[in-house]
Amino acid sequence: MRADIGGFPVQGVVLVRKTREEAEKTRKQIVDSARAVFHRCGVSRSTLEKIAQEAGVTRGAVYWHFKDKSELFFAVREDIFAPLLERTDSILFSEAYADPLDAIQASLQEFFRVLDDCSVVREVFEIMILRCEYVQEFASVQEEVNRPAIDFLAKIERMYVRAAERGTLRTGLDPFAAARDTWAFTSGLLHLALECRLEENLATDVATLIVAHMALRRGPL
Amino acid sequence: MRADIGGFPVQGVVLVRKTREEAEKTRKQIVDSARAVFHRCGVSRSTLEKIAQEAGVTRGAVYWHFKDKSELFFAVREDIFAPLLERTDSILFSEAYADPLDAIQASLQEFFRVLDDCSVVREVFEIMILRCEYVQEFASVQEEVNRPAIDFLAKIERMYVRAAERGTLRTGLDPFAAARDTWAFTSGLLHLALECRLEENLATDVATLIVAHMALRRGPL
DNA sequence: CAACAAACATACATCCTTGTATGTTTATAA
DNA sequence: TTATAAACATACAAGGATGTATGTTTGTTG
Repeated sequence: MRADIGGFPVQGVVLVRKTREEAEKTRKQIVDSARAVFHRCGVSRSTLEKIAQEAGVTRGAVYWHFKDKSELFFAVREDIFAPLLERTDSILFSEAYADPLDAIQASLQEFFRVLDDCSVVREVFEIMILRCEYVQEFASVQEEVNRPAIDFLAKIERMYVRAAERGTLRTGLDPFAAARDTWAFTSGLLHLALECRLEENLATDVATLIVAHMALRRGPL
Repeated sequence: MRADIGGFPVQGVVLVRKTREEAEKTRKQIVDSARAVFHRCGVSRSTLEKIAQEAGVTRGAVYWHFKDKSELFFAVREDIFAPLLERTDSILFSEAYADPLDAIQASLQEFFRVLDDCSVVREVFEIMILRCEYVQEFASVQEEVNRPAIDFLAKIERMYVRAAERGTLRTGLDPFAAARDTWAFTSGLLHLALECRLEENLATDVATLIVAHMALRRGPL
């Protein structure tokens, strides 16, 4: 039996035991396909058969790399979340900004810029917010999914406290109250941007919305 | 064949052709059961069999009252949404408040108070936000689901404009920018309240969060 | 009082989906 | 060079879920 025809691997032929890097490539292919199928069909209607087919493999390959669908889901999420979080955090805690409020603003703008520019990032957020049901085995996944949101509150609280210390926060403003307000604002902006599909309307305005939001709490006045 | 035993209706016996009000009662029973099962299992894993069983009827009854699952979903939503929207709108547009900002604040607080007090309301929101995948036949449902959010923006824009006219809005604040900020804030608050399950922590603080949010845009200063 | 239709229950056929068990190559270590 | 196990493909069993078709009562209308 030939393992490939014209250089293209085909199914229906057993050709296995690839090198480790080949296996890694297959794994990544499965994760990418899972993202596409999750986004197109929703998580629950995404069968492992569809995902395997889109990846050009069989369910056997999927079951080899992942225990079940929820583990695949987690991999899809990590693949995108980890680098994004690292990026926004590095801005938020950058020493380049004299005013902590500038760091918050830049970090938020970068987040929504990536969300707007990078389709795979947007796909993952749409999957997690609009195309996944958090029950049963996914109930535990939800906690992981929400952890960044919880952490985000703690982070901007620290920044707002710092801003208060440096006197750039409007006088009379409680930094913790300000942090919670920004927290809700950011979450809402994310959800509305995904849910309402405001095309160019909101997309271009998000930056100015963020500027306006931050301007309200800049001091000392 | 007896239609009931000891006053309790039983299955396995055909007893049908009830009066119209009896039929309405079973319909409502099905909607209530659907809400419970949707909330427990998620929409996609909620089979019509489970829903029928919980309602004490068979799938035949469900198919008689509703075309399919998505129509049932819509009924569950309307059952709760309509009265809630009417309630918050009546506060928002009430003549009792001299300051439009007070009306906005009261309306928001009432919304979150109901969300906190009324478990069925909370269940419906949790179903729609955390336990439903908006794809395929539910993609069209999503538009209906998001319409209140869109409408809400238009409503508070009007109120903020009114506040600007009456001079209760902080000078220099664009009413439309303020409206969008409050819009995102509200959406985020709703999502975070449901997602992060902040128990007593956030629940009691929501009211103060709203007050703090509105205080930032009260003028004239 | 007879016919009709509302309001369901039952039964049937079909199609997926998942999990696991079992092949089958081939890189790699001994 | 041979044995082992990685990296898959194939096959099998079983359990649902949906939609529809068809029964079966009984309130209601003429």
